[in-house]
Amino acid sequence: MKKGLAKRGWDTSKTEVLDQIISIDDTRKKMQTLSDAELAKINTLSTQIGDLFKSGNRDEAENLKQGIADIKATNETYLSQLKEAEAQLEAMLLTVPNIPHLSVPSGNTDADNEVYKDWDKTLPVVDGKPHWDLGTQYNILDFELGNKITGAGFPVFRGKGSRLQRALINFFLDESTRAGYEEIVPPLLVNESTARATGQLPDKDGQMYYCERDDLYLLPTAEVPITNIYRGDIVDEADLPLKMTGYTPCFRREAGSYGSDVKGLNRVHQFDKIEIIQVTKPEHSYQTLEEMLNHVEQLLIKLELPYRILRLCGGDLGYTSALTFDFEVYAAAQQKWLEVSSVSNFETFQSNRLKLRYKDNSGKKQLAHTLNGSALALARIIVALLENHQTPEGIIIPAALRPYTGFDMIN
RNA sequence: GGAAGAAUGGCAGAGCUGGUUUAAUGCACUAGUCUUGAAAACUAGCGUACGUUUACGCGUACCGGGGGUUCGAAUCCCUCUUCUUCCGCCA
Repeated sequence: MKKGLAKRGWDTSKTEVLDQIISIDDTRKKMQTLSDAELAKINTLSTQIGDLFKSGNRDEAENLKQGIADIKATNETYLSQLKEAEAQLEAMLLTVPNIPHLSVPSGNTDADNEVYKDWDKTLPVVDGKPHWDLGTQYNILDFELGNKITGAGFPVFRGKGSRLQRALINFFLDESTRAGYEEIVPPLLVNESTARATGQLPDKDGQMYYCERDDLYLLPTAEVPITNIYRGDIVDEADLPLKMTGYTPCFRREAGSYGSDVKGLNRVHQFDKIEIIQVTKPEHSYQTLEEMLNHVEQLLIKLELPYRILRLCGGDLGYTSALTFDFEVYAAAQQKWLEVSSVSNFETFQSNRLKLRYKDNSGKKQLAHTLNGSALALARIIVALLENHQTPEGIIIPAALRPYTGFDMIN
């Protein structure tokens, strides 16, 4: 564990917490045993008192009652220590991120990410406009209007831009369904338990929009409600893998972002995303990860966009993930790579919080593995479609998308 | 938003005037007997978590969540959540 966490930049001063956790857990166990023994005494005595009352032996019953007060007092001290240990344990465990997979490279920033699969053709050279200019030119995208209605980072799509968005949603959902995923329409607001189970809380507390009056969070990703469908469940081994997909808007505060990263559609507070989610047996999860990578890759090929796949280094890896591959798409006018998908294996990190288990053939209960990936995130796909497929006559829609848009060019 | 009622094991459903309930019973499920095979019948088993034990097992907690009263709570009290019915509002 310590070696794995070192990839996230955890030095010995931080991994010390693991030893503390083990020691506090020992205390917890001890207090549990002691408290159980006291409670057992009370149970035995209570039964005796009941019998004595029935046989009319009131005095002796009153005698026994005296002793119970002492037992209770003793139990109280055990119980308070038990509760304290449990509280400390929970607080400490929440500070420990997932242990990176063996293949995760060391490193602190995105510069240390490994290019897992590079774009093997030459990158397109476009002597054209960035998407924010194209959006205005064809009247499909309006940032000013979004500022007026809501604020920065909430763009308005209109006309063919709006239609393109709807086309992409339907295209991605159809592709997921064809690959065997069950389509889900989840709630867009979730409660605290749900956000905690998939690991957004406490890690991403400041990044989610929060409705104080009702104590609910706006989704940062469909992963949250959809993975939580099976929270607390024990599923049959025969039902695995569970495959689900869903389209939702995603809301992210993106506190602390600035500069060219947030220009145009590059980083917005509300965007649409189609997510694919799987629950698998532990021994199959890395094979499943490959399968999901392949699914996402096929989408980008069908959209005729230049892409590359990165294996995230320890420092860039999400808090909850054991292994993550990012897909980046090339925005030709900005000459920038933009992340459009993140495909991760969480192993048991989420299922442990979810209490999502399966019963194997011998009847034993085991934690399942959970995985998810974007297939795909819309806003940046639109960036790439506009910038890469622009011509002097207009923006060409890829063939795979035309049945969904109903037009083959934006002009 | 207002009023009344309800929440029990995979499902149905007793218990709810506090102490042989270690939660009855039925269905479903699993194994066995019987049968050429199946069905039926019969027999047995059948929840979760934590702790403990080499192991068989044992202890504790859990009857929507949390708290309280009591020697003892599924049962009494408080509170929250959800559901049902009625009223109000409304796509």
